[in-house]
Amino acid sequence: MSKNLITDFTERGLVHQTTDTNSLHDWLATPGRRIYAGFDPSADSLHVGHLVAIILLRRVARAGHEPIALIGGATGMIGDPSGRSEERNLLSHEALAANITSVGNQIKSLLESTNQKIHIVNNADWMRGVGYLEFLRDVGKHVPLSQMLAKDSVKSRLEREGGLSYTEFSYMLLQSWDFVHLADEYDCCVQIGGSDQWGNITAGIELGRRLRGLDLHGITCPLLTKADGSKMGKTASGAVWLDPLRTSPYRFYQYWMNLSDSDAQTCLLRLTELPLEECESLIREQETHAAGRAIQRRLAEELTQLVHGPDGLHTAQQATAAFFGAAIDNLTDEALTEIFADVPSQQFSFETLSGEGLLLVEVMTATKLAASRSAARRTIEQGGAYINNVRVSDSAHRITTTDLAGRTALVLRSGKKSYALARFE
RNA sequence: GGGGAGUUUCCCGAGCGGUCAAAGGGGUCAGACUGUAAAUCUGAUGGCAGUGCCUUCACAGGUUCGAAUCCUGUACUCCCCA
Repeated sequence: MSKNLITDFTERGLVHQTTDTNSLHDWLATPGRRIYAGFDPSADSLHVGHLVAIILLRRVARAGHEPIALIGGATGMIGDPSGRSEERNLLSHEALAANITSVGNQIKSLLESTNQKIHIVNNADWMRGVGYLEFLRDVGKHVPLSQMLAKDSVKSRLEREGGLSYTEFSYMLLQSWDFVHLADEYDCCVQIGGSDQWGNITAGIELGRRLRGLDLHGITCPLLTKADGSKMGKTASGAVWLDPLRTSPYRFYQYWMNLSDSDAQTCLLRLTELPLEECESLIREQETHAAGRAIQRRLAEELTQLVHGPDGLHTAQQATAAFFGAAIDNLTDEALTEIFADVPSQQFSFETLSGEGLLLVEVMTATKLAASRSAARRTIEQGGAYINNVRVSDSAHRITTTDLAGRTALVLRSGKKSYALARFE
């Protein structure tokens, strides 16, 4: 990992804009440099969208530098207007405190495995004691309004109906001050972030120059988007989270498995730590041997391993093997429960199976596989319903004990990819 | 303050007294073809105990055998003139 960081980022398509490259190169030539990226504690978990920043910091570490992850405990009180079309709702102090803790833990575990020195800081720690008047005199005085107004994030919001509040407008000052503070305390001269952060980063650089005569730098990476223009990490049912309680390892794994070829290629380069040569050979393999889905599989493995560890990867792979395999038959309840741990499950009483049995439509709605009985009937009639991976085409089908895969459970499927486990006890 | 236009099912958008659960498109879901891809094609898309019943066309009333469609009032949105 002696390769220069900038070269490394560039090769992987991780660079969108940078400040003067020559001085960046020079500064980074010395190992052990400190580089920071910020994270907003706006939810209690990071999601796929944050992954790029995490990966950037990991690459920083692997290049022999020290990453600083800044958690915006102070800035989170305000809300960053960048890339936002509307004013944010303020979080309660309690919610914010909880988010800071859980996001901090996630970042820690994601960066720790680099075995490098890492720093996790919270800007509330240095902002808390700063008074308003003091801040206006020390910081605000040095920021020209014309520059603030010229930022895209501000301009676009001013042109909109809702405008933006003074509070969000001031956000930039706080982030600028963070950068200067980290330069003071940690000799951190580079800030990295998504391309939407360019305005905030350059504001910090400017402040450092005016206030201290510092030569600060910034690198932004392109925002991850899919070929169709939509945001990476968004599904119809919401964001793909890193917290296993919000998005199970299986779903997480499947998200990457389902990417289109071109999206998967970009992600392979930008989000994994596989050597460039290996990425290229995977891409070549995909071209000649598309059915293997080599890129998607490798991408899913790498990222699930990173985020959920070996155990999470194992269950995700097990579930995948069961789901996309043949009919499910003669499995013990223990095996079923373990494999389908990730999948929504629903309990029914065993008695419902006796006699006529229980309507399949009923079970499909109860497990949320279908939105209503009508929808369930439709799915069945169109050939999209499966019990234990065997298609059922009779919408009046009743489930009885003969349908069970194990002693007390069976697996329902709707369409290609949605599963649910029904247990009868 | 005055004048005009509008508010339809997830979204856009037709409808102008019965044949309207409401055209068309988008989205979504399912099927075919594939590679758990893309593109394409097909079907479905308010609910339910499914040739029927119930709830929906901003809200509240009214006219009518019958209203998303007509009238009155209320709320919100947009445009024009002051």
